Amino acid sequence: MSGKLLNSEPLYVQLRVALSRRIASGDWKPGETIPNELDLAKEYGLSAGTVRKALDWMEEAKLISRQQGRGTFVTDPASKEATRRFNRLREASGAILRVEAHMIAISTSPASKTEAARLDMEPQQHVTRMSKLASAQGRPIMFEQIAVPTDLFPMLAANEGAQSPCYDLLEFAQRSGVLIGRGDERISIGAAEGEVASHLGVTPGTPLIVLDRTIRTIENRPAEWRMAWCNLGPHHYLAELS
Amino acid sequence: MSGKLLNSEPLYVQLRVALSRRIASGDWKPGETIPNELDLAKEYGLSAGTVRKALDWMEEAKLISRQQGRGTFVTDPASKEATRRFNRLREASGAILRVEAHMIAISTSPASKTEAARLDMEPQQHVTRMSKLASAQGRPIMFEQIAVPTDLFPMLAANEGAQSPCYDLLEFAQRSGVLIGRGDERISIGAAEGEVASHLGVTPGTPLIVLDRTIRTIENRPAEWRMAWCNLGPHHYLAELS
DNA sequence: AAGTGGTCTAGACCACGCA
DNA sequence: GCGTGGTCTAGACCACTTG
Repeated sequence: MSGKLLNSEPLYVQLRVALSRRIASGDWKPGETIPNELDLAKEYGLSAGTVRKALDWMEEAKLISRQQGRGTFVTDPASKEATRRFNRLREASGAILRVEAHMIAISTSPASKTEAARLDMEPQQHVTRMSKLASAQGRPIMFEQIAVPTDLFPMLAANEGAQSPCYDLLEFAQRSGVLIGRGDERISIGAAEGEVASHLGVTPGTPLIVLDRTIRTIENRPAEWRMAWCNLGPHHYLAELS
Repeated sequence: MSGKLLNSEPLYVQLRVALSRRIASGDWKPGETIPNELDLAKEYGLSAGTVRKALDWMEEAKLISRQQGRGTFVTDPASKEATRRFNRLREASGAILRVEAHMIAISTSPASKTEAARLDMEPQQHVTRMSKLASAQGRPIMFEQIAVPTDLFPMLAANEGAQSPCYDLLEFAQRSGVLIGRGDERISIGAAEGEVASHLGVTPGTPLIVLDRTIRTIENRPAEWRMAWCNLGPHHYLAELS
């Protein structure tokens, strides 16, 4: 009984923002149902159709999933589906490539010029950096360098010393009340050098696929910048076109 | 005054199929407007809301574009936007990489095993094959081998001998009444060899990005299979994640 | 049988483009 | 000022899941 929808945006936009915040804040927990469409309509003083349109968008943004006859559920970032959301690596058969990742290093300090540019931050603001190595069937596949704005994920910096489990964007985003939206990835070829070559166990000069990825929040703020060097072997990267 | 919508699919699905056919058949030409929402509703005996939902999908599928106050337009496959739809190559700056392509060869014969598998055809059916070379700023960038089901694009095979302008999927699809939907692209690394190396002007063994792409019709039938070998230089491939 | 999301209707009014 | 698409409403009925 408390929805305030006042400004000039369409009501369904205001509503989806309001509902998204309630998910981000933990008001509705992952895996739980949210109130049904009629109850939401009553609560916010809207018609069912308007609520429906807001939920359509949230479903498209993967914040919720709806099942006829059962209800509307908050997407669980720890679920298998969600984990695969940004994993575009595939086996030759087309099957999703399951990788095991482990953390190599983590640190926090002011953003470099490049990091500030990629993460749309002021240079004096802090970023938390991580290195990870991902393996498939015991073979190192991908070396990753990740940078995130520290203010978005305070838990990460706080955990720095601890026996942190491997960083996963979607998991930390959920725990920090950050809602993840879309991203893009620049793909090119590079040669293995130094640290990258040694972690991947290849001779310097070996050609690698280089991934340069930025993922944004649903408000379109950059939430993660990652550079990854991949020695895919028989595997490949799958891009979808529409 | 003639819409027949009878079967058990939702009306908005039947309607979008019906309207899509009218576009494919040339009933409404690219760049032209289609009747307004109220007129379509009357013609098919539906409510405006149902028509709207069908048009939403068609807009999402890039068959039409809507402009408030002006009308609803059939997407022109020859337009700049459409041409860029499946072009994921970008300059270092992020700008779309404009390439000039020219045809190297074209022929038609029964599908190979691989082609039949990729294009979901029977092996005895015919495919039309083309080779293209794409250049940017005069430098060869990408060598392409394309295969399409001949029955989908009869004009292509008919034009074989002629001074054919460079093949463009979207253009031929329009002329053949085929509506293009989505696609996917497998990305990996390969080494330049033989014909590929010579066309690209690189020494054999040079690492290249290999693109293996299938594009489907809106009915999800494969319409084009392409293998492309890219010597991108400072450029890159841009994938979008959602 | 009760409760959920999914479809469909018939209207009203608003925002925009154009003559 | 008129015609277009965009938003919003209030209600009906259907399809599916669960107890």
